[in-house]
Amino acid sequence: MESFVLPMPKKSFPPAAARDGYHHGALRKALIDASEALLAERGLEGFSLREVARRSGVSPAAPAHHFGDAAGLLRVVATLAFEGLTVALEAGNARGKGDPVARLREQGVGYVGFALGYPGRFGLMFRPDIEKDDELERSSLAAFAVLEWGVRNLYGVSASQPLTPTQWNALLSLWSVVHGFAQLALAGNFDRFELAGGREALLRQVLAPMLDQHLAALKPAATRGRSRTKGVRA
Amino acid sequence: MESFVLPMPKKSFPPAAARDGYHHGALRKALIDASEALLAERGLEGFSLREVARRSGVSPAAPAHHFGDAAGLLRVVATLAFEGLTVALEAGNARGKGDPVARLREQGVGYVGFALGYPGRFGLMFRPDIEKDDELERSSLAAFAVLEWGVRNLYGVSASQPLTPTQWNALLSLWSVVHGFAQLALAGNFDRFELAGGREALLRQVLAPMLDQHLAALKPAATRGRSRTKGVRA
DNA sequence: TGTACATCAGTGAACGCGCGTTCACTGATGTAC
DNA sequence: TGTACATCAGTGAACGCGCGTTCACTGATGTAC
Repeated sequence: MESFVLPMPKKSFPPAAARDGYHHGALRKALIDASEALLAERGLEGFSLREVARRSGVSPAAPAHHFGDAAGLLRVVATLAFEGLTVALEAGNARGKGDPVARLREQGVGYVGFALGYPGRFGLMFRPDIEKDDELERSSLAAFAVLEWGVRNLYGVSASQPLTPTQWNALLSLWSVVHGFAQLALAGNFDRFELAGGREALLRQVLAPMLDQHLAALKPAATRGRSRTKGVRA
Repeated sequence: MESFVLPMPKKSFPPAAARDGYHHGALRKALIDASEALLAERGLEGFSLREVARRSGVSPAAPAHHFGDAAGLLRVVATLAFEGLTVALEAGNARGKGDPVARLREQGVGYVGFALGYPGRFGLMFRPDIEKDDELERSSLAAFAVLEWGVRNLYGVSASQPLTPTQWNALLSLWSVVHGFAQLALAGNFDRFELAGGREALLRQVLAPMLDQHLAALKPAATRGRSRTKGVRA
């Protein structure tokens, strides 16, 4: 499909990606990226559609063609954010190899790492005032499902069995602890630690040991006394 | 100081509290209350000084006499919020009587109860973008100190001794778990539980058992094997 | 006890600003024949 | 391969709005003598 040697195209030769009289080429993506950057810088109350358009080099009316209105754009950003969180959780799960505790610890590291790495996205995801459409609902449930799978795996509970109250508690407290840690870290409450390694050190020197300590408590009989049942699924 | 029987004041007799040609009487408090209500309803990005003035029945320029500008008002609200949180934590601590674990559990219940009871205040307290003055700094440290005292009490560590890494982890994870629980609850992520008792049930049927489970893990040698040392500080 | 005066706590009109959204439009791209 | 036309993705000017803050002002309250 690519002309490879002789005849140069007669007219302009800006590579398709960089052209700009064109239409824009990738305005949709540019608007999403600009939204995330703006949210990260100023939070939701500093967000404005006009500023997003400005940063994308486009007139204030342009975003309407892609997202309808401001709420539509934010809904798409939130949906992509949950998809990103799901990827981060699954990567953590894989990092933990076969060990159910390590899997959950790494999911937690993935959760907080996502929050610190994409504060703009993360700040948007858990807003009560953003009204969900089907896609957003689905993507948020998908992220939660990864966590739930990890807890089922820890206790050897198959997907068809209900969780016991104790197991529910474990799921909730794990979710709460990583969510709270992320929020507190983003709010600057851990700045006093002044860790040399920055973000990575916060995850590995503070969060990971804390989660290990937390998780050690949650697997009471699962790995201590009797041998564990085989992991659910796979 | 109060005239107690005979002579009625000659002119108008609205009781001082309800007068309104007066000056207003308690505008400062009215503005703070209105701010909290507005924050609870619409969050920080829905907050406006004019709306606060409107709800207080006063012209848009009036708040400037008491707080300088909008940031000044919010700073005062945040300071009061931390003072309220401190009271809630201390009340929890007292509810736990002599038992260090119960004290921390009740502190946690107090923390989340405060957040759910005053979402306007709570949402404001952990904003990175609010610049602190001395009073705000002091009030936030005071709240944290109550939590820290509870953890020291759990491990029998006096105020002059440093905490070990494990003890630090316990403090951090406790703070994270209650903070995250509160945030998730406020964001509506626990709505699916549809508890009959509402807020109280969420605290007592979900949060409290979860914290007990969590705390049981954090006091490894402290209460299980050897007898605990006497609590630090009375 | 009166009086003069300073200060305090409010009014209300006005400012300039950035916002979301609308509107008629235009030029580039894609498609049917 | 050309041509006619529809559609798509943008422009830029304009709208009405609510905002924070300023300004000169006013009337009530507190204080000195």
